[in-house]
Amino acid sequence: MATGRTHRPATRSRGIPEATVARLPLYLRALTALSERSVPTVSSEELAAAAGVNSAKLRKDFSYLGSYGTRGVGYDVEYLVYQISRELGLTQDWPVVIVGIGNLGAALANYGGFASRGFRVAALIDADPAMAGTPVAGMPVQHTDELEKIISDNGVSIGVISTPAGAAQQVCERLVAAGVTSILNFAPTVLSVPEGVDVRKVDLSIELQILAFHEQRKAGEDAAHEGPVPPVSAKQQRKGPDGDVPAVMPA
Amino acid sequence: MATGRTHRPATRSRGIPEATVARLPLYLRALTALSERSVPTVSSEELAAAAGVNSAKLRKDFSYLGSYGTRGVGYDVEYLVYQISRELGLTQDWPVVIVGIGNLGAALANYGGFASRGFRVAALIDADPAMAGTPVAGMPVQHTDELEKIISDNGVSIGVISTPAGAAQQVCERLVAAGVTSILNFAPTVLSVPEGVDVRKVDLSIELQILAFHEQRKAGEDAAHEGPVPPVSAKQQRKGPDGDVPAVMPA
DNA sequence: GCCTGTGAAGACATTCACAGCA
DNA sequence: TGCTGTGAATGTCTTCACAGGC
Repeated sequence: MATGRTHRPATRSRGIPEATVARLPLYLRALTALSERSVPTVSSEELAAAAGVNSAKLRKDFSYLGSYGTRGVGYDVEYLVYQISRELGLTQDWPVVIVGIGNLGAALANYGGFASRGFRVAALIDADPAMAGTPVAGMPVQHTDELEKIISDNGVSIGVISTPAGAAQQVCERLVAAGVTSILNFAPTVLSVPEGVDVRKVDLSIELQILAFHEQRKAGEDAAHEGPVPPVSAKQQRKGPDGDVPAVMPA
Repeated sequence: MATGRTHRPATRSRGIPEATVARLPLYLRALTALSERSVPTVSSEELAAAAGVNSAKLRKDFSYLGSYGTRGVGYDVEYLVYQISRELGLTQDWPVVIVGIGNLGAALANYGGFASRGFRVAALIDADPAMAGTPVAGMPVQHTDELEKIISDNGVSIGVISTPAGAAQQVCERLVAAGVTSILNFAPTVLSVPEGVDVRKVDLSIELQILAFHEQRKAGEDAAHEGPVPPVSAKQQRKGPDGDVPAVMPA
């Protein structure tokens, strides 16, 4: 995962549920692939399969955008690509700065998925003076001192933070002060931002931890051989010293 | 965001809601920081602030794990670190392989957050023979031919895919065939896996698109402008009851 | 008095199932 | 006939608010 909005009471962003917004990019990707293969129309069933969701959900999602399908036929691929792009705001160009050009920042700078979606990397910024001028992804790295100027000169409203955790909050504050109102944070720390600024986070290790949780559970399953059986075991009342019931068993 | 399980009908793996599981790593990170500062106990209010959630939610989350707090006092930091670690399966060692050692793979290999959480990078694998032997993060890159052997020799059950999209599904199949049952996918593609295999995905551009959606809304209540006109492609009339002029205008 | 633990209420999200239209 | 669009039902998550133990 990688998720996490900050503030913004809930949904309401104009009637489109947040969960739906989060899936639109997924649909868009699947549709773009179909478009490249010159597929003219697609049914909710097919598109849902390509996007990895179920078809009722997809239809409901699209219904929030309007009635863009044709009963008995399906959806026009090109038309839907356009509508979703517009809804997501991808028909305009979004200049983005990436702050913190380590391995991850370089990976982001090189990532093709940005440019193809309306995002333009306006600058790469790093605090290390030794990096200044070094080209990364065909673009010279600029020093943090230039941050404010870069943002205002380019009208940047979206910033990506890929610095070490310790530097993230400070970078965040400078970005916000300079006019950035949306931040994608890769640093493993919670950013605090003023009202009106959106933060989303991607934490590489959190995803692995969630997988580990499920993995652990799989490993323990042969013991009990499932079944609607003896459950509960309990209101968990393990309190006391760390003692008891170590992990493995469903308890 | 970046999220997304595959299959697993729904939810609740043992009584702990999926949404709660996804937050445990967050709490763990906050608690670890407190632990390093030798803070002995913490209230739900304080910990919630540090983790960026609200306190009722945090208490509810913890209540699924058991009764680990003390009324009138709060939670014992060390004890809670242990309990959450155990719940997540981090008290054991998880060997992990990373397939696809480009910028992103290298960033992952160098990422300190793994080792400190019970994940051990067992091998770095890449399809490019020219990379074989090259050290990345102090570890030689191995060729894809070795994939099956590496997995079985190391008892790897978690794989990370950071290859280009085109290679991901095939890599995924080889991982699964070799015994991997949890996959973290960074490639922008939907993986299909057999029942029993968990997939989580992180898509860098999806997060940006979600930010763009909200950003667009902030900037534009000026409604009618929008230069580009719908791409031809379809004469498709947007029909619909109220069906015209969907997006842009808030109703 | 203070802070946890938790029923109950409410908000949100997903899924079902079918009416309605091409 | 086939597939969309959508109310209604169901399921999940969050928040409230307060009982209960320290």
